[in-house]
Amino acid sequence: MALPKQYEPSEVEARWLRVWLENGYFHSDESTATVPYAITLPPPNVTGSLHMGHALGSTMQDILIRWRRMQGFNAMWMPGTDHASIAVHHLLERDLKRREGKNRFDLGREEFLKRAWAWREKSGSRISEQEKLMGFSLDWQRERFTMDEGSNRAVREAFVKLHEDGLIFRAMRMINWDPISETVVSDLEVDVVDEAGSLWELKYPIVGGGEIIVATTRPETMLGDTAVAVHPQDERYRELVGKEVELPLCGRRIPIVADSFVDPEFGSGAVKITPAHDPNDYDCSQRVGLAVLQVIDRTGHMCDPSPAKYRGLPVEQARKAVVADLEAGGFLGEVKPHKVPRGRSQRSGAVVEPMLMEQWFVKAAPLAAKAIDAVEQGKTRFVPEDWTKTYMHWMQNIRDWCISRQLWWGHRIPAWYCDDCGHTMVLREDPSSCSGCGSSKLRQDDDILDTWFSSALWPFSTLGWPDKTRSLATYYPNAVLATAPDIIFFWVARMMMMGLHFTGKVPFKTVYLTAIVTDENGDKMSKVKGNVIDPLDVVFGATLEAMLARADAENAPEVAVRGIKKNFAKGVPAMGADALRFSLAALNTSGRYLRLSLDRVEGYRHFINKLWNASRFALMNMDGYDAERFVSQRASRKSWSLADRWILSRLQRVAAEVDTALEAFRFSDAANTVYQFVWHQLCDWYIELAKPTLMQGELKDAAHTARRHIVQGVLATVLEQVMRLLHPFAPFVTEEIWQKLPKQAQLPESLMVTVYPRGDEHFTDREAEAQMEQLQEVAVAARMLRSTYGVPPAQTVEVEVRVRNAAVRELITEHRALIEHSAKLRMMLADADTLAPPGVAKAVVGGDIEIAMPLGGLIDPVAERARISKDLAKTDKEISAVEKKLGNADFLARAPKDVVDEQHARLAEEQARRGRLLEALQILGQDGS
RNA sequence: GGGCGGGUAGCUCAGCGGCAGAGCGUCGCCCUUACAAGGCGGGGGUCGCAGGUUCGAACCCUGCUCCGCCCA
Repeated sequence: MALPKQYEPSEVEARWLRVWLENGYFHSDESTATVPYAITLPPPNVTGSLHMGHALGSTMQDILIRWRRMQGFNAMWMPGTDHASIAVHHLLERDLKRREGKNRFDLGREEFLKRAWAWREKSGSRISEQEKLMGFSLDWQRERFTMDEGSNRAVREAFVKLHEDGLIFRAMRMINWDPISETVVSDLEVDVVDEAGSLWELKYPIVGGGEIIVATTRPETMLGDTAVAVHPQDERYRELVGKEVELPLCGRRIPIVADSFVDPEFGSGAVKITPAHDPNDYDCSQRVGLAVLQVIDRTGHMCDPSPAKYRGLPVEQARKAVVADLEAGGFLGEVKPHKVPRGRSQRSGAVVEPMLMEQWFVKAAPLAAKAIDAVEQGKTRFVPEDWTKTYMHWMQNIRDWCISRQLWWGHRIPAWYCDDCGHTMVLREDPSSCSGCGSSKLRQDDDILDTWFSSALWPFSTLGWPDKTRSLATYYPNAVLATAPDIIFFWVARMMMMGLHFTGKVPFKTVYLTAIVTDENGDKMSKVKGNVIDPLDVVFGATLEAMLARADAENAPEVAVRGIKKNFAKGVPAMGADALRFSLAALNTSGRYLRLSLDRVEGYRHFINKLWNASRFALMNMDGYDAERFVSQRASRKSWSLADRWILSRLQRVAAEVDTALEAFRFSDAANTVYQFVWHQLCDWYIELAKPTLMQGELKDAAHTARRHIVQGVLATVLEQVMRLLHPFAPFVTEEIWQKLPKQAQLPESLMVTVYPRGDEHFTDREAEAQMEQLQEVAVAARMLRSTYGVPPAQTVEVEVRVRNAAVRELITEHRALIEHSAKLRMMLADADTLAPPGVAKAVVGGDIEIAMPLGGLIDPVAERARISKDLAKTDKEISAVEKKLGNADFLARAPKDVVDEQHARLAEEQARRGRLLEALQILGQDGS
């Protein structure tokens, strides 16, 4: 049962993953009688690969799921992917262009879809495979896709029902047009950033003489101008309202109108109105009654009503041409640099063109009202709760959601138009004739739905909705949805709206929002910056060469390559899935960002190795141990040492703290609590103290044999429980170790399905903890003296220990071996009244205990005096602070009694300590130095 | 313009009324047979600034300041 000296994650991880999958441990059955606990994984994009944000969110979900499963819940974690229309279009169209020089329209809808499905069959499972490698215990038998049969049916039903309810409608509105993808995108998919641009002044000649100056950041749109607007109260222009201007380059006349949306302070106070290409201008045109002229087409080129000269030019070129021509004609005024807010499509990066088009919309306000209510009533809560405000603010200011897309890969809108009578039908089943006129000349709407429409249904569509399935009854509402805060609007808000509308219930009871993972400098990871840490590189390791080769295959820009060379000069060392998972948990505090650095992950890899070696040590010393016998006698704690009682008691406290932390989603507290315990209590103290008993070659006598058996049992018990506690965080290494630990026969075959510890009051022992702490302080003080005076670690040194308090003296006497072992001492308990001779180094522990280490010539009296004086100064400071408190009548009168008592006790201790330190100084004085 | 969050050790962050903490880094000593991916020990702080509340403030309140994010 011995373990290798160093932990090798890759072999262990692959082996246990196989076993878990083969045994179906990840599967949850709705017929199980235990209480359900369900989480739906926010479906990653099918074109994507696992990035650090996924790794973080999913690790937290897996911790919850594994923890609840071990607590006996019927834990179900639903996997799947979404179809990502725009991303798939990009991927395929890029490839199509490179290989065949064609675009999607050359290929045709049917052939394009055929290729999309072929792509998804071949490559669409990549991210799921990566999730497995991380050890995520998703219920793979339930894996779903947003374009599978069930999801298609749910989408169809939802669309038709919302249409019947009057919550989906088709209308002509100003929308965001992505000219690269050639589709509309929703408001949420546009990032508005201020970019450096210019403000051009254009001079429009007034019919009948004079000119009016308008300012614009987009001169090319003047080709579509249908008016000039001024503020009605603006004295400068009052007389011009009602007149017309001669629109340069176009040979058209357009009116000067008054509308109060114009800001008289901005520019000249007069603005050109281009209703077809600006939302404000469109609104104005509706109020005032102006023509709408579309001069930019779906591909971002100037089109028909604009003069022939500019037709077919892309917007940027048209701008240059228009400006040049205006200047030549004397129509150009001042040109100033100006920050221009510019909307860019999140997917394609294209500058989004506002366009007036007929599209399908979800009427969001009535849905939002229910979603607001549910949160106000506490049916769903946010953790951390700050995010409630963000959610509420968005919901309260919600705008209609544009859901149609001019793409092919997705759910086609179930609307049919009759060519004969113009009737529109929205139906669950495909129609064969028009319900208005009976004609069979029907045309289905060409557009598909926003991918997020199907995602919004995901928490219940994956459970069989619209059917009333047993799965739905069992797992809905989900317990938790965990995701990053930048997804609140895309997923959380829309899932809430749809869930409430269609099921009458919230989709999940808690929304847990993780931090956003950044690099160690706090910069968001981005492929362009070349600072992306790929989670699987961290798991398996990657050379710089491999990373650069991958960047090359993805056609990464030069900046990215430079970034990779700079950030990963030595590549990424292999850490193993457990170390990465544990790091993410330990670093995931309630802050908004998680700065991930490979150094930190390396630190936690060391922890995994520490755990491994502690277990290795235990297993090397388990000969003769009988788990059944130990466990049957365990509860009595008969003949247990102080250390035995202490470590078991500490373990219970740790288990209770982990339980509390996980209940509150405080993952870092949970991880760090166990880390502290394993490293600084179990390894630093218990195992060190166990060595004399465990490792003496031959058993001396029956008493030693019995003692050794208890130590073996305690160590095995603690490790076994630690493996359970850590299993949700680091599933692989804990399973590997757990399998090898000696334990009772009737335990389950896998750690995954054991019972999670909660802390057992029977084994808590406050007295043992307090006593142990006191002994540790003595040992640490002695070590400090050794270290200060450079006593070689191998040398046993004699010390005198004087204790004034009889109970403490007794404790130390009884456990002298413990102190002697841990600080390598030979200890003499001196009479309390004898003053230690000169030439000793001294330390005072608490108020009662003095340690004197006779070091003869080694002592430097000056340094020793300085050290003790410093200690004394600190003590004096404490005393005066406490005296000040206790001298305050208000404090005595108003502070709670236990706080006052505590201060009294503290004062007594500090004063006693002061006495010891003064004595020490006095004795130093006798050295004559 | 509106909103949200943050400023605590060199770095990253906990703590959110009662003795300022952790990890990493740093310094010194040690290859002690579980682990040098280790052990032992040390140093390191005007808790952003200014007021206020309180017996008591890193923590609560107000203002200021700097940084970040979201929405328009």
